[in-house]
Amino acid sequence: MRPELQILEQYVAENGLKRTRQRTLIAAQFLESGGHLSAEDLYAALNAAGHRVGLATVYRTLKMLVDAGLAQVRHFPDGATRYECVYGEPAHDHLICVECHCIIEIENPFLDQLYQHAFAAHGFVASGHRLVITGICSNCQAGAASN
Amino acid sequence: MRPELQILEQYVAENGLKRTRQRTLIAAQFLESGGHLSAEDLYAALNAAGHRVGLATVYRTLKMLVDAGLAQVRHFPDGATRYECVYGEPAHDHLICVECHCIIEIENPFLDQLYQHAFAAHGFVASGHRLVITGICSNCQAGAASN
DNA sequence: ATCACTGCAAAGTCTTTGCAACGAC
DNA sequence: GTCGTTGCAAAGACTTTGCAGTGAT
Repeated sequence: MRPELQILEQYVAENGLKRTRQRTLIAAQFLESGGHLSAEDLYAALNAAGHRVGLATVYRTLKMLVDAGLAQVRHFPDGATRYECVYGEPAHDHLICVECHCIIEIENPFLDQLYQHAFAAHGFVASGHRLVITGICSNCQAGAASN
Repeated sequence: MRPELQILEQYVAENGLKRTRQRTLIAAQFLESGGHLSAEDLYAALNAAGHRVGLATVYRTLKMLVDAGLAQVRHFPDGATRYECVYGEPAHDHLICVECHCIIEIENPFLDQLYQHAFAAHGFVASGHRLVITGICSNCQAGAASN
């Protein structure tokens, strides 16, 4: 079993919650897909797979995953809200292609310097961040050449 | 007159639009406040100042300002949508204090390197970005010490 | 048996749109 | 006078909540 699911079971147990079919399904699907999903996406994926769950339950479960420290909410520049896996993941940022809307994860080697800069310039003690870079992915550059 | 308002007039003229009381009011208030306002904020500010405008008009005008290149939409991590002045502004990023929710603008000296890194690592040609750093501002650090 | 969970539908928020009256040109 | 604009209210997208029935322990 995925270590994330164990964490979830522990969270459920410790909080007097219950281990239900829906929660397991939603969590499994979410983890499986690697995050970057909206509630609607998850709902569609589950129902397409023949698993009947209500949209409200998806929302509720995602919120629970956030509380359990397994997921995080992300508001993307297009205004969409997506959830992302955070368990054991190194902090990372996102490249978003304006052509195909794909999302690429990227590590930011300048983070520490950036945080230090924020402190040096404004006395701001950084604890987290969110970076999205928009542009054209390598695929779409290739595609554009042949269009 | 603010150069931004001239740009707006030019945009309006060039597109067969009309120069109305509401547009001028909304744009003036928006520019005055330096951006970082939600539509609702602007609406409230205008009505508090005794200027009667409809909320829908605020939304419509903000959209127009974006088209005119004077404003940009920002989706902040708390899920709020705010508009920001962009005319003649150097590209900048944001520090957001999790205590007092103040927003500090900051320049990012690592941008070029970051863009180059995105290209080197993923062949991604960056055209823009959005960075928000969360943490505690200097004021709140001081405040926390005395609480 | 208890008490949390689910699904649905209703209610909320935020934003956009339709429409008749209005105002700029 | 024409045609874009406004304000309102209705409609939409997305998310949350109330409630009665269901299911885990």
